[in-house]
Amino acid sequence: MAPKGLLSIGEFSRLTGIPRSKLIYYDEIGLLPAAKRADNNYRYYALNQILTVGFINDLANFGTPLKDLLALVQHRTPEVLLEVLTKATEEQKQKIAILKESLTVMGVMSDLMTLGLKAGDSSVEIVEYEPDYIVLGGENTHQDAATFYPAWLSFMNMAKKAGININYPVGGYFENMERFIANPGLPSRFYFINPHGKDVRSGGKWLAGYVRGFYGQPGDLIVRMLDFAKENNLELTGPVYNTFLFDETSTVDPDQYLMRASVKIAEDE
Amino acid sequence: MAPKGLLSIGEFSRLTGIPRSKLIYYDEIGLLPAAKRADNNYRYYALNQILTVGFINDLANFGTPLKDLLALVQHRTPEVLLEVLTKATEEQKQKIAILKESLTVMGVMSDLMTLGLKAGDSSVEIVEYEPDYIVLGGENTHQDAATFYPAWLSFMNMAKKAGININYPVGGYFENMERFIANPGLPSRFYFINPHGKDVRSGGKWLAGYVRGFYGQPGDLIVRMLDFAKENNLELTGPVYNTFLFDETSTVDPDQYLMRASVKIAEDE
DNA sequence: TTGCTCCTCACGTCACGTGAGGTGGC
DNA sequence: TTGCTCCTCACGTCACGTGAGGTGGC
Repeated sequence: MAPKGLLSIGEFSRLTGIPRSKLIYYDEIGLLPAAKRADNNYRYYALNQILTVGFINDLANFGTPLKDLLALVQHRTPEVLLEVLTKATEEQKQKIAILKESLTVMGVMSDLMTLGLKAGDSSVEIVEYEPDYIVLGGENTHQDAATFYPAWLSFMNMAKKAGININYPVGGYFENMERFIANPGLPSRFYFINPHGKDVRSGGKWLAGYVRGFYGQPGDLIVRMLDFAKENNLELTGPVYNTFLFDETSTVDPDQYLMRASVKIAEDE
Repeated sequence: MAPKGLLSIGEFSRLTGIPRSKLIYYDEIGLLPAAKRADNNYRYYALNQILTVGFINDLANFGTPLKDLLALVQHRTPEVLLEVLTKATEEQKQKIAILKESLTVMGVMSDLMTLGLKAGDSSVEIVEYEPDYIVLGGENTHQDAATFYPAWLSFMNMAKKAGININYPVGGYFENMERFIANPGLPSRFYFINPHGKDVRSGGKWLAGYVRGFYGQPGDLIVRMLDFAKENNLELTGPVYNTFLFDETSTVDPDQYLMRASVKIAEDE
């Protein structure tokens, strides 16, 4: 039987949701000694240790090393604890913001994959886009086809330098269809598909074409899009946005990457 | 010199913010093999690996075991990845909610300590309270002084069963001053100081008294409060809320815990 | 020649988790 | 006697981090 008002390690573990092994470890290193040891060495915990183990556990989850926490609890005063909690709270809010950014990136990836699963491999179609937020890079200074990678790299380095989150999917931008036709492997700009971006890919009617294959290999995509435009009497005004719906994140075989090219259609008035 | 379009491990590490040792480890276990190995065994990474290492890192931070991630990347398809990301996103939102609850608990603790640092040890004062949210427990069935701990424990167990977060600071409640005077060591109810609570400690004029010492040891607090009330011609209508501003979380010596008793003052009309 | 970056072991570490073998009260 | 909870080692493990000692191009 537990001494009056005390809890066995099992009871304390169930009440707090903290694993028994963790409590034993915290006891061993002196971080949270059991309130009492019985003659048979059974550990007993007091109710007021719930708050203590709670904030220890929280701070540990927030990344504070246990040896720092040990120093804290051994010399804790309201002043010191207040300072530690204030600092931890600030840091944790930062971390939550970063976690949310990660969730946003994953959301963008999911959206792209969902579009890819709905699209036919070699289809061409007319779609209504909502305005979409992006982060558009500057004009590429490298201008021959062989410099696709250096151009991309320079875009990434510029973005990094500017403090932009480079974890969002990257797409290729062309001012118009002529530019895309002339050099389909080298976009004139790159952009991040980032809902928090301040640039906009305008809404309205777009012609979207899909093609399987690695970067810079549009295959017969351009022919298909031009044929579709002619048959349907569409005027393609540009710009063109190339986005990979399937890429190395989701697809093992590079030949199975899936690109979507979207070109703006002139609207009748 | 790096091969065309590839990054050395140092460049890749700086660009992504992921430590070199982590990249080497991920390479070793096959989770993220370098895109190329040079003749001298130097690792080189491709730009499109930024997205991959990003989501691997994110999922790892979210708690996914690396062996699960290894299985994922080796058999990744858009369908599977979409499912994984959707599930991870849901779980992560739950975790963020829990983290935020922890931050709220810390905020409450900080508020209490701040009040404690401002208060004189043995002072009695009139204060204006804003309405405050709490989670008020049921009437204690244990009714003699010796059963303080069992009453508290039963409150905690009931709360746990009801799915209430038990990590918030606990206070003692008395219907009125007479009840507090008769048995200062045993509140008639307990409550959690929880801003998300649906119960309310009403606002208005309260008499607050402070005392150092362990649970259930009000010392001369009651005398001081009654004297102050008589001198200032105050009618104390109750209820009484006892809150520990300093407790074992912030104070090593139990004799230095700091309690605040607040009793509602009858308002003139 | 000096600096810088890269390499491969081997070992350390942080915070636990997991048995194995045994005790002790209803 | 059976179940249940507790104990103490000892060892394992997960995800890296940290040198030590050496290479290789400007």
